[in-house]
Amino acid sequence: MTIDLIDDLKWRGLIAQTTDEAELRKALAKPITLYVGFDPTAPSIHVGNLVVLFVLRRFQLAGHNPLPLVGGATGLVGDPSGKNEERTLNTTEVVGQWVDRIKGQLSKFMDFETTKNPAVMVNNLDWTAPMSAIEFLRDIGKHFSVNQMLNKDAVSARLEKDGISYTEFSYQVLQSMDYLELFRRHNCTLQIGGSDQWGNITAGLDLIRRVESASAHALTVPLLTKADGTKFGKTAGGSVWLDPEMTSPYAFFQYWLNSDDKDVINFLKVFSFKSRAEIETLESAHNANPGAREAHRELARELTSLVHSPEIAVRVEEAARALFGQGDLASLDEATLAAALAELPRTQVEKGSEIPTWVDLLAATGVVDSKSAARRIVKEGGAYLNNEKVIGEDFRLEKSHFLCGKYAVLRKGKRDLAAVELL
RNA sequence: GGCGGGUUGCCCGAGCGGCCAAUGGGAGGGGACUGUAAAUCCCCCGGCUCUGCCUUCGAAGGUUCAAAUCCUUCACCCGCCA
Repeated sequence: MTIDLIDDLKWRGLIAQTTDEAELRKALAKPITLYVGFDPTAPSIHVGNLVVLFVLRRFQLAGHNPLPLVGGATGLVGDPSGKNEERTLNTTEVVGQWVDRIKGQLSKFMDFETTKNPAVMVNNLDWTAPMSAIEFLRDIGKHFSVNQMLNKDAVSARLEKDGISYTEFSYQVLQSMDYLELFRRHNCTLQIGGSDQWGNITAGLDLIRRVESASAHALTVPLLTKADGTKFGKTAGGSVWLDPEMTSPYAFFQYWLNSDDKDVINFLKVFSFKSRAEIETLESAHNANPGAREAHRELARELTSLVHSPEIAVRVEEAARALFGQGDLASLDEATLAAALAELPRTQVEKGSEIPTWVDLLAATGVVDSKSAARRIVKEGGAYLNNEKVIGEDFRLEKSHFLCGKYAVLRKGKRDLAAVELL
């Protein structure tokens, strides 16, 4: 351990709050066990979750024992933190499926094989489900003061708005129980989470202190912000997910590549496992010539490799280069073209049948929401066929427009691409 | 439980019988300029078989030649009083 972990995290801007920092540093001198929880609120985790997940990985790389936790129980209840209204409950079957999928995703980022400090996957349903209501109220509930619970930000914010159900009000107790349980089972002495989790985490610390007369630690990661004030990890279409079915690797790569200049170095610090020196080299390259976007490319490559695979990352980048390159599409060979288009939304046309009109094709690929939108975009001069602007609404493709006799590339605006395949 | 106010397009928010697919802002989209960036400027922003037609203004009924606008019932929210 040549680099101090806490110093590195600070440099990356990854520490919002900690319990006694001096104590924490002292504790980290030896390998400790720590956990981070992820609630199944969707079938996949998204890039926002990556921030704290990667912090967990950084701890493992530094020799500590990570416990990725999937909230099979807490996901059934709903965390009020950061939400200004009550959530609708998902069924146990649905949450159960999500738990499995999220476990799979979390696994990709942890090392379970190493003999030194392997990660251990845990699910809070394992200790929460068997507990009876009486046990819960007597053994756990007795240690909580409602007065204090009401004072937590997540709860008081909701009391001032539309109120909060008993279900969500109880969330902090469940999460505290997790920390206590992991302390007992694994001697887990550090919990990490987003800064909105501070209240829940400290509630756990209090519980451990009361029940076990022991002290443990907390570390929270700041909410990631973007220079333009919009939410990180969201696009017009919704969140950027890790699941390739929900966000294609191509779109995933593009999300990072299109980062604001003002954000890109920050993103590297947060998401990249490159060293400080490497990131600083990229930073000076970026400042010297931002148009080259070397930092953006490295960011997109590294994350796509990590989340999908190095092979996919290469493929997706090549696709982007082919489709955005000024080189004309007609000169591409069929294999390159097919590979590039594989990443895009597409529609198919039977060889014998009549080729639909330009407007119909645009709508069919889904680059626009409706035919009206397609007409609008054509009228505004934002529709392109094989990188050439097309004006008439009634325009029809002909056989000769299909590159290699098979593919046509549709584009809306600068970067929204789709393919038409002739079958 | 009583009285009063509200529920409008992705979000906020005008409209209060015909001139309303519905003012304005934000978000979003296209163009220009660039670097598949930001900022800026211009334009667009319910759908369709598109000089017209269809579906929208919490839900369901009703009045009227005509309703987002009036009436009735229901649901939810917000105040004040119990």
